[in-house]
Amino acid sequence: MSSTGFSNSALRGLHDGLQSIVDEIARAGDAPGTPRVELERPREEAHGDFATNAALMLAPVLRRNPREVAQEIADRVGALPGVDAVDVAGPGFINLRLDDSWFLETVDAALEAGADFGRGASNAATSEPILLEFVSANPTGPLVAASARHAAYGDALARVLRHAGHEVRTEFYVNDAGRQVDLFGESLLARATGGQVPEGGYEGEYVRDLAAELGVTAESDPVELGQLGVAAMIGGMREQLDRMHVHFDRFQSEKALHEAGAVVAGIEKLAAAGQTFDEDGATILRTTTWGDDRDRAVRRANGIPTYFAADIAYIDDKFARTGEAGRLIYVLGADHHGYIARLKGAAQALGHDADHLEIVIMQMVTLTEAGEQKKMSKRRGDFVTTQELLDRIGADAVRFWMLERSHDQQLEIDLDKASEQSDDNPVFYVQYAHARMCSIRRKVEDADLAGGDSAECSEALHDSEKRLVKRIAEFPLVVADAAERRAPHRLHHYSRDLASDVAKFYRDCRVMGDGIAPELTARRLHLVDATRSTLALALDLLGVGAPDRMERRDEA
RNA sequence: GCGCGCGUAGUUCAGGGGAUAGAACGUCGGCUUGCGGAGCCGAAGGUCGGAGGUUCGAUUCCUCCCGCGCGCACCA
Repeated sequence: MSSTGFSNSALRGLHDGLQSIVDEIARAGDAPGTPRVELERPREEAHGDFATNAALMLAPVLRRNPREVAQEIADRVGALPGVDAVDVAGPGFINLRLDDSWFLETVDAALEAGADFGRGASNAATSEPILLEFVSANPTGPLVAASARHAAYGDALARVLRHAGHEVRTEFYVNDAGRQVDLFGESLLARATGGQVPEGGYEGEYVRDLAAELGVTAESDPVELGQLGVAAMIGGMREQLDRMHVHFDRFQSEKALHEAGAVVAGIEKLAAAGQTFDEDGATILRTTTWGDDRDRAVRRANGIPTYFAADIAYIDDKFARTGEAGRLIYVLGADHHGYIARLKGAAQALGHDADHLEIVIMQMVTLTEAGEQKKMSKRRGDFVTTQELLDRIGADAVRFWMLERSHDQQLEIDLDKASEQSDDNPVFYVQYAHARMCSIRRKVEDADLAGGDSAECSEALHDSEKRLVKRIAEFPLVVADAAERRAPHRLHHYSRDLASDVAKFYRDCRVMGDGIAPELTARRLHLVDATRSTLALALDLLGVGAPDRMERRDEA
């Protein structure tokens, strides 16, 4: 039995208890197997604190009526610790109502776990060494706004995967080799000397600015300029990534792979393994063997390795560093989906397990301004940069915004709204909830009211307290889910839901002051602390700050 | 043409084999004694692109169609 992601959570005990009951009933009924049951929050709060589909899953394997099976499970679930009431509803749902002790224990558990709450929540008992590559933007221009999405996503995914128990290293692949670099150098020269930008070259305004900065003259060597230009662009990218608090463990230079002989070695390795053939003097890799549409050139007829050959060398290098048990994750743009088959093919041709090479395709970011969609062309120099986005709305808002949607969904950003409404960005709502929790603790301490004994508190929990606790209890599940599905946006939504629960708690439950007994203050302060800690964790996994206090918003 | 992704509220999108499909923004109507109102409560708004199929049950899985986006180099 693999219990999914309940670590550090009082939900785990409940789930384990439920699962053993189901297992026993399955065994007693000579069922061919036992289903893995789920515990979830019912849509309707009136249905209970948690619900399970156990009977709906178990009934088919027992070939019995779901309601009847539900009743049998329900009769036994009632005896589990923490369960206050059980009832069967609808087609066979089992709704659970938990007692106050369960809620209080859940708060304590979250508080005790602190920054480790939900850690190791992945159900993959085997923690994998993961090498996560993202952004890898072409260094022939500044970081465009779309790359900010890759940066926010990749970095958040790394954080989530680490929290879920994996060992993650992040990499940025620098395409600092090949014709595009020479073209960049030639473009710099042309822009500086009033010449014609070459076919396929770079025309953006930034090219002119950079040429001036580099002091380009008619005598400059375009090849050298290309290298200098790339170095400058990488420097600028790192600056912006830094502002976003995105740091890579490694920047892997493509040029370095060539210079180390790894690219040629890779081609020879494939040739020796009989994976290539010759065509008009070029060397072609049989990627179709592994499901690719067509075979791919790795060395041109003129003897120069292709870009793909460097990719291959890089794959081999990555596996050498992670070991064969490692997992390579690539975050690529939607315009790269054609790479999936060839990269996996290359991995297999090299003798690696293609299942350990995983590609996440990030859909496009579309930017609109004044009701018009912005064109995003790096070659023409027509684009919005990450720098501009950061200047307009700041790192926290950019990251939170970019992580609102699933990676397989296109993301639309209205630049006018993004700047005008930066104050209304949902990130502030969440940060405010965190700051408010901090503020309450400060107030209680200032008033010297923190000395009560919560164990002495006999007041029943308010629904708004329970709601908050249930949300906290779900956190480990959300982390596990986000990690397994490579979906950090789930934490974005979680943080907003938690903040919303905070607002309701704040409305309904006073922590201190008139008529609030010291024991109740203590009990609620526990919850405030656990909430603050969980909120801070969720924000941290998104790479967003959790301030102790917010700047007071000015009256308009 | 082939391939990949996506069609869910006015808009931008969550969700996902099961109980009345959710949020934000926008619209409309309410809420001042108090720990910070960047808030709270309510209303209107949906044949989950269309047609079949699998299933006790499909918005979710499968097939086809339509629409949108993106790819199909001995470029990088």
